[in-house]
Amino acid sequence: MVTQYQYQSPVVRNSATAHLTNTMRLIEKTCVELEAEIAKELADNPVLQLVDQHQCPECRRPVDRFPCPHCEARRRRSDLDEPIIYLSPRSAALTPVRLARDDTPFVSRVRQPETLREYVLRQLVLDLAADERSIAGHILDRLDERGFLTDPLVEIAVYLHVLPSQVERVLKLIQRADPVGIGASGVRECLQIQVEVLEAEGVAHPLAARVLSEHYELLGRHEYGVIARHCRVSIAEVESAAHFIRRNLTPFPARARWNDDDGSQERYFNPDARITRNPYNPDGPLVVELYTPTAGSLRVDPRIRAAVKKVSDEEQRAEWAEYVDRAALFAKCIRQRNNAMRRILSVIVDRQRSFILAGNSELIPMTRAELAIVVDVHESTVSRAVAHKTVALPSGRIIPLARFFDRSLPVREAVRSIIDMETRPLTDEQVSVVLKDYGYEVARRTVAKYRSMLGILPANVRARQYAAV
DNA sequence: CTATGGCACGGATT
DNA sequence: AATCCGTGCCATAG
Repeated sequence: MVTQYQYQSPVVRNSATAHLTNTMRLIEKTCVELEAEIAKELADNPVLQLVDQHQCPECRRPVDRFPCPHCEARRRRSDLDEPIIYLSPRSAALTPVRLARDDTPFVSRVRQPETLREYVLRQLVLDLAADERSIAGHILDRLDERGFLTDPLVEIAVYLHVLPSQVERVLKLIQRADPVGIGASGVRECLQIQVEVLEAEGVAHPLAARVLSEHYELLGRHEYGVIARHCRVSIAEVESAAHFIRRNLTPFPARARWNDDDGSQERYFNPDARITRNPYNPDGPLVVELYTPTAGSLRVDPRIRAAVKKVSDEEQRAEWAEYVDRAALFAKCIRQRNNAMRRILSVIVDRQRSFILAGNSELIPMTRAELAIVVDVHESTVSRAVAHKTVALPSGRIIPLARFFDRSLPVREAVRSIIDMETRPLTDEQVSVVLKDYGYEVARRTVAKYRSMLGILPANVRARQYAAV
Protein backbone atom coordinates (compact mmCIF):
# COMPACT_ATOMS: atom_id res chain seq x y z
CA MET A 1 0.00 0.00 0.00
CA VAL A 2 1.17 3.50 -0.75
CA THR A 3 1.92 5.74 2.18
CA GLN A 4 -0.61 8.41 2.96
CA TYR A 5 -0.35 11.08 0.33
CA GLN A 6 -0.34 14.67 1.47
CA TYR A 7 -1.09 17.72 -0.59
CA GLN A 8 1.96 19.29 0.92
CA SER A 9 4.08 16.59 -0.61
CA PRO A 10 6.32 18.22 -3.16
CA VAL A 11 6.12 15.41 -5.68
CA VAL A 12 3.12 13.56 -7.01
CA ARG A 13 4.71 10.26 -7.80
CA ASN A 14 1.75 8.23 -8.80
CA SER A 15 -1.05 10.48 -9.79
CA ALA A 16 -3.68 7.76 -10.18
CA THR A 17 -3.17 6.49 -6.66
CA ALA A 18 -2.84 9.95 -5.21
CA HIS A 19 -6.05 10.94 -6.87
CA LEU A 20 -7.98 8.06 -5.39
CA THR A 21 -6.55 8.56 -1.94
CA ASN A 22 -7.37 12.23 -2.00
CA THR A 23 -10.92 11.79 -3.16
CA MET A 24 -11.48 9.27 -0.40
CA ARG A 25 -10.04 11.66 2.11
CA LEU A 26 -12.30 14.45 0.93
CA ILE A 27 -15.44 12.35 0.82
CA GLU A 28 -14.98 11.71 4.51
CA LYS A 29 -15.04 15.40 5.29
CA THR A 30 -18.08 17.28 6.36
CA CYS A 31 -18.87 20.55 4.74
CA VAL A 32 -17.32 22.59 7.52
CA GLU A 33 -14.17 20.53 7.52
CA LEU A 34 -13.91 20.81 3.79
CA GLU A 35 -14.18 24.55 4.06
CA ALA A 36 -11.05 24.58 6.19
CA GLU A 37 -9.33 22.16 3.86
CA ILE A 38 -10.00 24.33 0.85
CA ALA A 39 -8.93 27.47 2.63
CA LYS A 40 -5.64 25.81 3.46
CA GLU A 41 -5.03 24.61 -0.05
CA LEU A 42 -5.88 28.00 -1.50
CA ALA A 43 -3.34 29.54 0.82
CA ASP A 44 -0.66 26.98 0.02
CA ASN A 45 -1.08 26.82 -3.70
CA PRO A 46 -0.89 30.06 -5.70
CA VAL A 47 -2.11 28.33 -8.83
CA LEU A 48 -5.40 27.21 -7.37
CA GLN A 49 -8.10 29.73 -7.99
CA LEU A 50 -11.57 30.11 -6.61
CA VAL A 51 -13.51 31.48 -9.53
CA ASP A 52 -16.43 33.77 -9.46
CA GLN A 53 -18.01 33.84 -6.09
CA HIS A 54 -21.19 34.70 -7.91
CA GLN A 55 -21.38 31.60 -9.98
CA CYS A 56 -23.83 28.84 -9.28
CA PRO A 57 -21.83 25.72 -8.49
CA GLU A 58 -24.52 23.64 -10.12
CA CYS A 59 -25.24 25.18 -13.49
CA ARG A 60 -22.27 27.54 -13.63
CA ARG A 61 -24.48 30.44 -14.52
CA PRO A 62 -23.67 33.77 -12.95
CA VAL A 63 -26.11 34.50 -10.16
CA ASP A 64 -26.52 37.26 -7.64
CA ARG A 65 -28.33 35.26 -5.00
CA PHE A 66 -28.63 31.73 -3.73
CA PRO A 67 -30.22 29.40 -4.35
CA CYS A 68 -29.59 30.03 -7.98
CA PRO A 69 -32.81 31.24 -9.63
CA HIS A 70 -32.23 29.03 -12.60
CA CYS A 71 -31.83 25.91 -10.51
CA GLU A 72 -34.76 26.94 -8.40
CA ALA A 73 -36.82 27.21 -11.55
CA ARG A 74 -36.04 23.57 -12.22
CA ARG A 75 -37.85 22.75 -9.06
CA ARG A 76 -41.06 24.09 -10.49
CA ARG A 77 -41.07 21.33 -13.00
CA SER A 78 -43.36 18.60 -11.87
CA ASP A 79 -42.45 15.97 -14.43
CA LEU A 80 -39.31 14.85 -12.66
CA ASP A 81 -39.54 11.63 -10.74
CA GLU A 82 -36.12 11.76 -9.16
CA PRO A 83 -35.15 13.86 -6.21
CA ILE A 84 -33.89 17.24 -7.26
CA ILE A 85 -30.43 17.91 -5.98
CA TYR A 86 -28.62 21.10 -6.28
CA LEU A 87 -25.42 22.36 -4.84
CA SER A 88 -25.62 25.42 -2.73
CA PRO A 89 -22.84 27.32 -1.04
CA ARG A 90 -23.15 26.90 2.66
CA SER A 91 -22.42 30.54 3.28
CA ALA A 92 -25.56 31.46 1.44
CA ALA A 93 -27.72 29.36 3.67
CA LEU A 94 -26.08 29.54 7.02
CA THR A 95 -23.95 31.83 9.02
CA PRO A 96 -20.46 30.52 8.43
CA VAL A 97 -18.72 29.04 11.38
CA ARG A 98 -15.80 31.10 12.44
CA LEU A 99 -12.76 29.00 11.77
CA ALA A 100 -10.25 28.71 14.51
CA ARG A 101 -7.15 30.79 14.02
CA ASP A 102 -4.96 28.94 16.39
CA ASP A 103 -4.68 25.21 16.53
CA THR A 104 -6.33 24.55 19.83
CA PRO A 105 -7.27 20.93 19.58
CA PHE A 106 -10.85 21.35 20.43
CA VAL A 107 -11.91 23.97 18.03
CA SER A 108 -10.15 22.66 15.01
CA ARG A 109 -11.22 19.11 15.56
CA VAL A 110 -14.89 19.92 15.71
CA ARG A 111 -16.82 17.32 13.86
CA GLN A 112 -20.48 17.12 13.27
CA PRO A 113 -22.53 16.01 14.93
CA GLU A 114 -21.06 17.71 17.95
CA THR A 115 -20.01 15.18 20.51
CA LEU A 116 -20.46 15.29 24.21
CA ARG A 117 -16.74 15.89 24.51
CA GLU A 118 -16.80 19.01 22.42
CA TYR A 119 -20.01 20.26 23.89
CA VAL A 120 -18.54 20.13 27.36
CA LEU A 121 -15.20 21.58 26.34
CA ARG A 122 -16.86 24.56 24.75
CA GLN A 123 -18.53 25.40 28.02
CA LEU A 124 -15.28 25.21 29.90
CA VAL A 125 -12.87 26.99 27.59
CA LEU A 126 -13.02 30.20 29.54
CA ASP A 127 -12.58 28.55 32.90
CA LEU A 128 -9.60 26.47 31.93
CA ALA A 129 -6.00 27.45 31.67
CA ALA A 130 -4.16 26.19 28.63
CA ASP A 131 -2.58 23.24 30.40
CA GLU A 132 -5.87 22.34 31.99
CA ARG A 133 -7.49 21.91 28.63
CA SER A 134 -5.52 18.81 27.87
CA ILE A 135 -6.48 17.43 31.25
CA ALA A 136 -10.13 18.09 30.48
CA GLY A 137 -9.75 16.52 27.08
CA HIS A 138 -8.17 13.44 28.55
CA ILE A 139 -10.85 13.06 31.18
CA LEU A 140 -13.61 13.41 28.61
CA ASP A 141 -11.93 10.82 26.42
CA ARG A 142 -11.83 8.39 29.27
CA LEU A 143 -15.52 8.57 30.11
CA ASP A 144 -17.34 5.30 29.65
CA GLU A 145 -20.52 5.13 27.65
CA ARG A 146 -22.59 6.06 30.66
CA GLY A 147 -20.56 9.23 31.01
CA PHE A 148 -18.73 8.08 34.12
CA LEU A 149 -15.07 8.25 34.88
CA THR A 150 -13.85 4.97 36.26
CA ASP A 151 -10.15 5.80 36.33
CA PRO A 152 -8.87 6.88 39.71
CA LEU A 153 -7.97 10.53 39.87
CA VAL A 154 -4.41 9.84 40.89
CA GLU A 155 -3.83 7.56 37.96
CA ILE A 156 -4.81 10.35 35.57
CA ALA A 157 -2.50 12.75 37.34
CA VAL A 158 0.39 10.32 37.00
CA TYR A 159 -0.41 9.61 33.39
CA LEU A 160 -0.50 13.29 32.49
CA HIS A 161 2.35 14.29 34.81
CA VAL A 162 0.30 16.85 36.65
CA LEU A 163 -0.77 17.38 40.21
CA PRO A 164 -3.78 15.45 41.46
CA SER A 165 -5.18 18.70 42.78
CA GLN A 166 -5.18 20.09 39.27
CA VAL A 167 -6.99 17.09 37.90
CA GLU A 168 -9.46 17.41 40.70
CA ARG A 169 -10.19 21.01 39.89
CA VAL A 170 -10.82 20.21 36.23
CA LEU A 171 -12.92 17.21 37.07
CA LYS A 172 -15.06 19.31 39.37
CA LEU A 173 -15.70 21.74 36.55
CA ILE A 174 -16.62 18.96 34.17
CA GLN A 175 -18.98 17.39 36.63
CA ARG A 176 -20.84 20.65 36.98
CA ALA A 177 -20.97 21.48 33.30
CA ASP A 178 -24.11 21.01 31.32
CA PRO A 179 -24.98 17.39 31.30
CA VAL A 180 -24.61 17.71 35.03
CA GLY A 181 -22.97 14.74 36.65
CA ILE A 182 -20.80 13.39 33.86
CA GLY A 183 -17.37 12.45 35.03
CA ALA A 184 -18.75 11.14 38.29
CA SER A 185 -17.36 7.84 39.49
CA GLY A 186 -20.76 6.22 39.50
CA VAL A 187 -24.47 6.70 39.69
CA ARG A 188 -24.39 7.68 43.30
CA GLU A 189 -21.87 10.46 43.01
CA CYS A 190 -23.55 11.57 39.82
CA LEU A 191 -26.88 12.04 41.55
CA GLN A 192 -25.27 13.82 44.45
CA ILE A 193 -23.68 16.31 42.12
CA GLN A 194 -26.97 16.92 40.41
CA VAL A 195 -28.67 17.63 43.72
CA GLU A 196 -25.89 20.03 44.61
CA VAL A 197 -26.13 21.90 41.35
CA LEU A 198 -29.90 22.04 41.50
CA GLU A 199 -29.70 23.44 44.99
CA ALA A 200 -27.35 26.13 43.83
CA GLU A 201 -29.92 26.98 41.19
CA GLY A 202 -32.63 27.19 43.80
CA VAL A 203 -34.33 23.90 43.03
CA ALA A 204 -34.13 21.82 46.13
CA HIS A 205 -35.82 19.26 48.25
CA PRO A 206 -35.12 19.28 51.99
CA LEU A 207 -34.49 15.57 52.18
CA ALA A 208 -33.07 14.69 48.77
CA ALA A 209 -29.41 15.30 49.47
CA ARG A 210 -29.51 13.55 52.80
CA VAL A 211 -31.34 10.50 51.49
CA LEU A 212 -28.89 10.19 48.64
CA SER A 213 -25.77 10.46 50.73
CA GLU A 214 -26.87 8.45 53.71
CA HIS A 215 -29.35 5.93 52.38
CA TYR A 216 -28.50 5.39 48.77
CA GLU A 217 -28.73 1.60 48.92
CA LEU A 218 -32.05 1.68 50.70
CA LEU A 219 -33.38 4.14 48.17
CA GLY A 220 -32.46 1.81 45.36
CA ARG A 221 -34.46 -0.91 47.06
CA HIS A 222 -37.39 1.39 47.65
CA GLU A 223 -37.22 0.76 51.36
CA TYR A 224 -38.82 4.07 52.18
CA GLY A 225 -40.05 2.89 55.55
CA VAL A 226 -36.55 2.14 56.76
CA ILE A 227 -35.23 5.44 55.52
CA ALA A 228 -38.05 7.28 57.21
CA ARG A 229 -37.21 5.65 60.51
CA HIS A 230 -33.52 6.52 60.21
CA CYS A 231 -34.19 10.12 59.34
CA ARG A 232 -37.05 10.40 61.80
CA VAL A 233 -39.49 11.69 59.23
CA SER A 234 -42.70 10.34 57.77
CA ILE A 235 -42.80 7.86 54.93
CA ALA A 236 -44.67 10.41 52.85
CA GLU A 237 -41.76 12.81 53.13
CA VAL A 238 -39.31 10.14 52.03
CA GLU A 239 -41.56 9.26 49.14
CA SER A 240 -41.72 12.86 48.15
CA ALA A 241 -37.93 13.01 48.23
CA ALA A 242 -37.75 9.88 46.10
CA HIS A 243 -40.21 11.41 43.71
CA PHE A 244 -38.14 14.57 43.54
CA ILE A 245 -35.07 12.50 42.74
CA ARG A 246 -36.78 10.52 40.04
CA ARG A 247 -38.32 13.61 38.60
CA ASN A 248 -35.35 15.94 38.55
CA LEU A 249 -32.29 13.75 38.38
CA THR A 250 -31.00 11.32 35.85
CA PRO A 251 -28.60 8.52 36.66
CA PHE A 252 -27.09 8.64 33.19
CA PRO A 253 -26.79 12.24 32.07
CA ALA A 254 -24.68 11.39 29.06
CA ARG A 255 -27.19 8.91 27.76
CA ALA A 256 -30.17 11.15 28.40
CA ARG A 257 -28.82 13.87 26.21
CA TRP A 258 -26.64 12.26 23.66
CA ASN A 259 -27.53 8.71 22.90
CA ASP A 260 -31.26 9.07 22.71
CA ASP A 261 -33.29 8.21 19.72
CA ASP A 262 -36.28 10.43 20.06
CA GLY A 263 -34.70 13.40 18.42
CA SER A 264 -35.98 15.97 20.85
CA GLN A 265 -32.62 16.51 22.47
CA GLU A 266 -30.36 16.18 19.50
CA ARG A 267 -27.80 18.88 19.20
CA TYR A 268 -26.40 18.78 15.74
CA PHE A 269 -25.37 21.86 13.87
CA ASN A 270 -24.37 22.85 10.39
CA PRO A 271 -25.91 20.12 8.30
CA ASP A 272 -24.21 18.98 5.12
CA ALA A 273 -27.45 18.96 3.23
CA ARG A 274 -30.98 20.09 3.63
CA ILE A 275 -33.98 18.21 2.42
CA THR A 276 -37.19 20.06 1.71
CA ARG A 277 -40.41 19.52 -0.13
CA ASN A 278 -40.70 21.09 -3.50
CA PRO A 279 -42.86 24.13 -2.83
CA TYR A 280 -44.14 24.00 -6.39
CA ASN A 281 -44.88 20.31 -6.27
CA PRO A 282 -45.29 19.22 -2.65
CA ASP A 283 -46.20 15.66 -3.47
CA GLY A 284 -43.45 15.26 -6.00
CA PRO A 285 -39.85 14.36 -5.44
CA LEU A 286 -38.02 16.01 -2.59
CA VAL A 287 -35.49 18.73 -3.05
CA VAL A 288 -32.00 18.34 -1.67
CA GLU A 289 -29.70 21.23 -1.11
CA LEU A 290 -26.20 19.82 -0.89
CA TYR A 291 -24.06 22.37 0.84
CA THR A 292 -20.71 23.12 -0.66
CA PRO A 293 -18.06 24.93 1.34
CA THR A 294 -17.47 27.60 -1.25
CA ALA A 295 -19.44 29.64 -3.67
CA GLY A 296 -18.12 29.36 -7.19
CA SER A 297 -15.80 26.61 -8.23
CA LEU A 298 -12.14 25.76 -7.99
CA ARG A 299 -9.87 25.65 -10.96
CA VAL A 300 -6.34 26.23 -12.09
CA ASP A 301 -5.80 29.89 -12.78
CA PRO A 302 -5.74 29.94 -16.60
CA ARG A 303 -3.38 32.91 -16.78
CA ILE A 304 -0.85 31.13 -14.65
CA ARG A 305 -1.30 27.94 -16.61
CA ALA A 306 -0.47 29.82 -19.79
CA ALA A 307 2.39 31.68 -18.19
CA VAL A 308 3.98 28.53 -16.86
CA LYS A 309 4.48 27.18 -20.37
CA LYS A 310 6.50 30.21 -21.24
CA VAL A 311 8.91 30.00 -18.37
CA SER A 312 12.28 29.45 -19.93
CA ASP A 313 14.16 28.19 -16.95
CA GLU A 314 13.72 24.43 -16.93
CA GLU A 315 13.83 24.01 -13.19
CA GLN A 316 11.49 26.87 -12.53
CA ARG A 317 8.99 25.53 -15.00
CA ALA A 318 9.00 22.09 -13.43
CA GLU A 319 8.33 23.61 -10.07
CA TRP A 320 5.36 25.59 -11.32
CA ALA A 321 4.05 22.67 -13.30
CA GLU A 322 3.90 20.77 -10.08
CA TYR A 323 1.71 23.41 -8.54
CA VAL A 324 -0.52 23.30 -11.57
CA ASP A 325 -0.88 19.55 -11.35
CA ARG A 326 -1.63 19.67 -7.71
CA ALA A 327 -4.24 22.38 -8.11
CA ALA A 328 -5.91 20.50 -10.96
CA LEU A 329 -5.90 17.36 -8.89
CA PHE A 330 -7.38 19.09 -5.91
CA ALA A 331 -10.15 20.74 -7.92
CA LYS A 332 -10.99 17.45 -9.54
CA CYS A 333 -11.15 15.66 -6.23
CA ILE A 334 -13.49 18.25 -4.84
CA ARG A 335 -15.76 17.89 -7.83
CA GLN A 336 -15.68 14.16 -7.56
CA ARG A 337 -16.51 14.31 -3.90
CA ASN A 338 -19.50 16.51 -4.53
CA ASN A 339 -20.61 14.28 -7.33
CA ALA A 340 -20.41 11.15 -5.20
CA MET A 341 -22.27 12.86 -2.40
CA ARG A 342 -24.93 13.92 -4.83
CA ARG A 343 -25.50 10.48 -6.26
CA ILE A 344 -25.59 8.87 -2.87
CA LEU A 345 -27.98 11.43 -1.43
CA SER A 346 -30.22 11.15 -4.44
CA VAL A 347 -30.77 7.45 -3.88
CA ILE A 348 -31.20 7.80 -0.14
CA VAL A 349 -33.77 10.55 -0.49
CA ASP A 350 -35.62 8.64 -3.15
CA ARG A 351 -35.84 5.46 -1.09
CA GLN A 352 -36.52 6.98 2.26
CA ARG A 353 -39.06 9.57 1.29
CA SER A 354 -41.63 8.45 3.82
CA PHE A 355 -39.06 8.26 6.58
CA ILE A 356 -37.95 11.78 5.85
CA LEU A 357 -41.49 13.09 5.88
CA ALA A 358 -43.17 10.87 8.44
CA GLY A 359 -40.58 9.83 10.94
CA ASN A 360 -38.66 7.02 12.52
CA SER A 361 -41.17 4.25 12.11
CA GLU A 362 -41.10 4.57 8.33
CA LEU A 363 -37.42 3.90 7.88
CA ILE A 364 -36.81 1.26 5.27
CA PRO A 365 -33.89 -0.97 6.21
CA MET A 366 -31.01 -0.59 3.83
CA THR A 367 -27.33 -1.26 4.06
CA ARG A 368 -24.43 0.74 2.81
CA ALA A 369 -23.44 -2.20 0.66
CA GLU A 370 -26.77 -2.24 -1.16
CA LEU A 371 -26.57 1.44 -1.78
CA ALA A 372 -23.05 1.05 -3.09
CA ILE A 373 -24.30 -1.34 -5.76
CA VAL A 374 -27.11 0.96 -6.85
CA VAL A 375 -24.89 4.01 -7.02
CA ASP A 376 -22.05 1.96 -8.43
CA VAL A 377 -19.31 3.02 -6.10
CA HIS A 378 -17.27 1.01 -3.67
CA GLU A 379 -18.98 0.37 -0.38
CA SER A 380 -16.20 2.04 1.52
CA THR A 381 -17.04 5.18 -0.43
CA VAL A 382 -20.59 5.05 0.85
CA SER A 383 -19.31 4.48 4.34
CA ARG A 384 -17.10 7.50 4.14
CA ALA A 385 -19.78 9.60 2.54
CA VAL A 386 -22.26 9.02 5.31
CA ALA A 387 -19.84 9.08 8.20
CA HIS A 388 -19.91 12.15 10.44
CA LYS A 389 -22.34 13.97 8.19
CA THR A 390 -25.73 15.34 9.03
CA VAL A 391 -28.79 16.36 7.08
CA ALA A 392 -31.62 18.69 7.93
CA LEU A 393 -35.06 17.24 7.34
CA PRO A 394 -38.09 19.22 6.20
CA SER A 395 -39.23 19.27 9.80
CA GLY A 396 -36.08 21.12 10.75
CA ARG A 397 -34.63 18.20 12.64
CA ILE A 398 -31.03 17.54 11.91
CA ILE A 399 -30.05 13.90 11.96
CA PRO A 400 -26.85 12.03 11.20
CA LEU A 401 -26.78 10.66 7.70
CA ALA A 402 -25.85 7.29 9.15
CA ARG A 403 -29.29 7.05 10.69
CA PHE A 404 -30.68 6.12 7.30
CA PHE A 405 -28.87 2.83 7.74
CA ASP A 406 -30.13 2.03 11.20
CA ARG A 407 -31.85 -1.30 10.78
CA SER A 408 -33.51 -1.37 14.13
CA LEU A 409 -34.91 2.13 14.30
CA PRO A 410 -38.44 1.22 13.21
CA VAL A 411 -38.47 -1.65 15.69
CA ARG A 412 -37.34 0.60 18.49
CA GLU A 413 -40.02 3.05 17.49
CA ALA A 414 -42.58 0.24 17.73
CA VAL A 415 -41.28 -0.69 21.17
CA ARG A 416 -41.72 2.87 22.25
CA SER A 417 -45.26 3.11 21.00
CA ILE A 418 -46.24 -0.24 22.50
CA ILE A 419 -45.02 0.86 25.89
CA ASP A 420 -46.57 4.28 25.49
CA MET A 421 -49.92 2.70 24.86
CA GLU A 422 -49.73 0.01 27.50
CA THR A 423 -52.37 0.01 30.23
CA ARG A 424 -50.36 -2.09 32.62
CA PRO A 425 -46.58 -2.53 32.50
CA LEU A 426 -45.66 -5.07 29.86
CA THR A 427 -42.62 -7.23 30.46
CA ASP A 428 -40.00 -7.46 27.76
CA GLU A 429 -41.30 -10.90 26.87
CA GLN A 430 -44.82 -9.54 26.37
CA VAL A 431 -43.56 -6.64 24.30
CA SER A 432 -41.74 -9.14 22.15
CA VAL A 433 -45.03 -10.98 21.52
CA VAL A 434 -46.85 -7.79 20.60
CA LEU A 435 -44.01 -6.93 18.23
CA LYS A 436 -44.73 -10.13 16.32
CA ASP A 437 -48.14 -8.69 15.42
CA TYR A 438 -46.35 -5.70 14.00
CA GLY A 439 -44.28 -8.06 11.93
CA TYR A 440 -41.08 -7.75 13.91
CA GLU A 441 -39.49 -10.97 15.16
CA VAL A 442 -37.34 -9.88 18.04
CA ALA A 443 -35.98 -11.88 20.93
CA ARG A 444 -36.87 -10.91 24.45
CA ARG A 445 -33.29 -9.99 25.20
CA THR A 446 -33.27 -7.61 22.30
CA VAL A 447 -36.43 -5.87 23.46
CA ALA A 448 -34.61 -5.21 26.72
CA LYS A 449 -31.72 -3.69 24.79
CA TYR A 450 -33.98 -1.41 22.75
CA ARG A 451 -35.91 -0.43 25.83
CA SER A 452 -32.79 0.71 27.62
CA MET A 453 -31.61 2.50 24.50
CA LEU A 454 -34.85 4.43 24.58
CA GLY A 455 -34.32 5.25 28.23
CA ILE A 456 -37.48 3.39 29.24
CA LEU A 457 -37.38 1.79 32.64
CA PRO A 458 -38.06 -1.93 33.14
CA ALA A 459 -41.62 -3.11 33.67
CA ASN A 460 -41.36 -3.66 37.41
CA VAL A 461 -40.17 -0.11 37.95
CA ARG A 462 -42.85 1.29 35.70
CA ALA A 463 -45.39 -0.50 37.89
CA ARG A 464 -44.20 1.57 40.84
CA GLN A 465 -44.42 4.76 38.88
CA TYR A 466 -48.03 4.05 37.96
CA ALA A 467 -48.75 3.26 41.58
CA ALA A 468 -47.20 6.53 42.69
CA VAL A 469 -49.49 8.57 40.44
C1' DC B 1 -40.23 -18.71 40.01
C1' DT B 2 -40.05 -14.57 36.87
C1' DA B 3 -37.98 -10.61 34.89
C1' DT B 4 -33.89 -8.33 33.93
C1' DG B 5 -29.18 -7.05 32.82
C1' DG B 6 -24.15 -8.50 32.10
C1' DC B 7 -21.14 -11.16 29.39
C1' DA B 8 -19.79 -13.14 25.46
C1' DC B 9 -20.29 -15.46 20.97
C1' DG B 10 -21.05 -15.54 16.00
C1' DG B 11 -22.59 -13.55 12.04
C1' DA B 12 -23.27 -9.47 9.45
C1' DT B 13 -21.62 -4.98 8.25
C1' DT B 14 -18.34 -1.52 7.37
C1' DA C 1 -9.55 -6.71 9.63
C1' DA C 2 -12.32 -4.30 12.85
C1' DT C 3 -16.66 -3.20 14.56
C1' DC C 4 -21.47 -3.58 15.43
C1' DC C 5 -25.63 -6.05 16.52
C1' DG C 6 -28.82 -9.62 17.94
C1' DT C 7 -29.14 -13.29 20.83
C1' DG C 8 -28.41 -17.12 24.23
C1' DC C 9 -26.88 -18.25 28.71
C1' DC C 10 -26.49 -17.33 33.39
C1' DA C 11 -26.50 -14.86 37.78
C1' DT C 12 -29.18 -11.94 40.51
C1' DA C 13 -32.99 -9.28 42.45
C1' DG C 14 -37.65 -9.15 43.54
